[in-house]
Amino acid sequence: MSSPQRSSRRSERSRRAILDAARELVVELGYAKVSIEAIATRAGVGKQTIYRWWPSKGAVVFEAVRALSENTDGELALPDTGDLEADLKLVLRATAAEFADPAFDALIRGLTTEVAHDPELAAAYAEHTARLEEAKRQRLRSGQRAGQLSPDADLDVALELLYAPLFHRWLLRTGPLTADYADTLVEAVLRAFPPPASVTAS
Amino acid sequence: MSSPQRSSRRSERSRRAILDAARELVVELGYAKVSIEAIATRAGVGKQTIYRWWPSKGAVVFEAVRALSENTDGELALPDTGDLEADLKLVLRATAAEFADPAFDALIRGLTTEVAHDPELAAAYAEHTARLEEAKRQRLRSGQRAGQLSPDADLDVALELLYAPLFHRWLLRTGPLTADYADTLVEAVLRAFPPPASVTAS
Amino acid sequence: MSSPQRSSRRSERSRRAILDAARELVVELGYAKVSIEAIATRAGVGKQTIYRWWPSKGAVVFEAVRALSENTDGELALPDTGDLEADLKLVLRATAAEFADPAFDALIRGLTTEVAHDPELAAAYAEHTARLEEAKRQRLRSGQRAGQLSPDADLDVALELLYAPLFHRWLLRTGPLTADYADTLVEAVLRAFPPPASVTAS
Amino acid sequence: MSSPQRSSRRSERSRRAILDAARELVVELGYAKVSIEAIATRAGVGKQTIYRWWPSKGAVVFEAVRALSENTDGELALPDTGDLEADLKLVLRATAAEFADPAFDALIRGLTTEVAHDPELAAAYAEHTARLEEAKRQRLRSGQRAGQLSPDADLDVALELLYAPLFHRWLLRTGPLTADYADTLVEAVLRAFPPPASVTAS
DNA sequence: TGTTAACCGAGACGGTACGTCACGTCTTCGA
DNA sequence: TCGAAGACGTGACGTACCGTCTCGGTTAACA
Repeated sequence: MSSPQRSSRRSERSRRAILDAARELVVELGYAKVSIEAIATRAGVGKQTIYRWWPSKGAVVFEAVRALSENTDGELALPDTGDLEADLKLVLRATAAEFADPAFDALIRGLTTEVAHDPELAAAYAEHTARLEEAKRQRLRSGQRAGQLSPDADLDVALELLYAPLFHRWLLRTGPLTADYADTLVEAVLRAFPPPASVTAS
Repeated sequence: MSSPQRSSRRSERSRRAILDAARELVVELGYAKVSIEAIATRAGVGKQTIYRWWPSKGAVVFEAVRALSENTDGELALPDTGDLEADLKLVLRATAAEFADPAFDALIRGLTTEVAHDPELAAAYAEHTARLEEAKRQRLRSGQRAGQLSPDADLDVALELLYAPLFHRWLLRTGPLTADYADTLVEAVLRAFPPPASVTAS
Repeated sequence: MSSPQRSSRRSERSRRAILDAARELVVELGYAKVSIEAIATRAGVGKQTIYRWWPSKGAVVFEAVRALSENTDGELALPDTGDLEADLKLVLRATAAEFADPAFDALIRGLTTEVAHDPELAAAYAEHTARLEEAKRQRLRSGQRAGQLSPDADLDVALELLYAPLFHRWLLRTGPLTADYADTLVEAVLRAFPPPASVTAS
Repeated sequence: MSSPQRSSRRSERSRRAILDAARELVVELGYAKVSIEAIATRAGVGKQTIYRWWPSKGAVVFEAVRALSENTDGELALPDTGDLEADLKLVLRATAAEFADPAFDALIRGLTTEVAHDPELAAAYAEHTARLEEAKRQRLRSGQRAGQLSPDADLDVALELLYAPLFHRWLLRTGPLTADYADTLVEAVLRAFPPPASVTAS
């Protein structure tokens, strides 16, 4: 509806070539070894065409990553089978699997460290992940309504407890990202925010 | 007795000057804008003297950071007042405060992102943090013995659940690092690994 | 019409600044102590701009020297008063005087030793001196026609006999480069290639 | 009688190793690419041992070259068969042949350009060649006495006329150094300084 | 014959310059 | 008239050597 507006003059062909080249090069060489010049050369584009539309290498790679996830765009609802524990395990296992994919790793690792240093890029990144975060919160709220999670739970904290350990292990490579580990995290967090003892349980 | 061995020929004066210069420059300019040349110039040292002893900028900054913490060397035991919750809150609040210190932030942020990209540096970093990790585990074990933590708790996972959310908020600046937040994390993790119901609690 | 063609993109301003800086620095410091970096700095130019267009310091200095002599470009005819001996003495005395000029000495000495080591540069140098060599041969030929030089004389050898001793004295500083010395050489070479005894001389 | 005196402490073994290494490296790599460090390494010697005894790379190579010619030491008399022209041709042909030897070329070319830039080295070089020069002058004097050369000839100029063209061709590679060329030079110089018409020649 | 000082190898040191790479800006030219 | 092509000034890279300066370990003169 709105986003592909951009400038009327802008060459869509060049834009795609740049994003593709950026993504490929990051996967091939790792984020740090990719230069704007290399992206321009690979894309068959002048350097100025990159500088005209993006402020930094991080911004290009960020958009390249976002372009990937825009295919799976509309449907951001997480699975809701009624079993919160099962659903969360599914999601967290999927996240762990994503981190294990070398191509995804190269892209997202470079982007993450860039985000850690560049507040402006961090803002764009936050905006990008906001919808996904909200979807996760929704699933937790649904679990609260179903009596599977404490109604007092701070959902942001709960999400951080689920995601941050995975992220930490991945970023610093301090441990394996197995399905078991994902399950362990989900179980621990659910224990941390237990629903009130049910009256009907007698 | 052992660690200050190094090479007999090495100039301790130059080594200190380099580490000091590196630390100062990272705090002043931020990790990314510090160059080996600038470190060498500030330290009054030839570039080769840096390249001779360190493989990368990351390694220099890493050692500069380590040199800082080597003052508080021997005593790595965490507080153990008998109250696990209070002790953990103390430690986690201190960690949060550390992250809030701009000088520490600049140093450790650059180092962290470097560690994320350089497995060799990661290994050195892991070795450096191993003792602290073990001290934390010891405190949890002590809590288990005191009946304040589940004897079945996976202590590594417990530690990750305590530390990783703090780390994640700090690195990506996704939320404030308050004492309250530290307390919240401690409470959640203790709930996640509750001791068995005591018979004497009647 | 042709020579200032070069690349359409090339900055003439930078080119001139580089050649001027090179010439000045060689005269000030001597060829050996001049560095590409110093030329670039003096010229207010990036090092890459030098490396882009010249393969070596020698090539830069060579072009700087050539640029000097391109002012006195078109007229390469040597004096031809009809008196070969007088004309040659004039030329050789001028050459000796040139060698005695400190600025010329510094430039040409460095260039000469570079030419001695770099065959590629030597080729460029040979091409540059070819026209002057030909002009000298022409003057000798004119002398032969005038009956002032043996018609059988190998003109290249004659030129070498005139020029090489001067060059040798200059390069290795084995003797003074006086006008008398120039005259002595001319007289000796003319004796070495005497015209046939004139029939009209009786 | 005197030269192997040196310092009592000096290691003759190191001295020889350094001169040999220097000579080998110049032949292998060319003068310009040889460094003091490489000589020290090849010789299995500390850098300081070189700097202790020689002021410059040029001085080392100079002594290496001199050490070569010290084998053929005592006998510096040139051939004197009574036929000046034949004797000079022999000598000049030998000189041309020497220049054509690649090992000699590499050594002497580097040394020559160094001499051209370093007056102190030039003095040492001049001293070294003085005896040979004198021997050449002696042969010319002998030729004068034998009525094969003008008694008024300036012998230094005559020698320069013989040697300089060869040297010039060799240094700048402007022509072939053939036996014919050597002969041509000798003949020309003898024509330039003819003996007085003999009264007995009628 | 034992002492001791110069010389030795080794190589770290503060430096300078190398030649290359990439930065981000600016200019030219062809489609 | 836009964009590819790429030259420009800048600055950092990591390497090679410079000439100086310790280090211990021989080693040879002399006490």
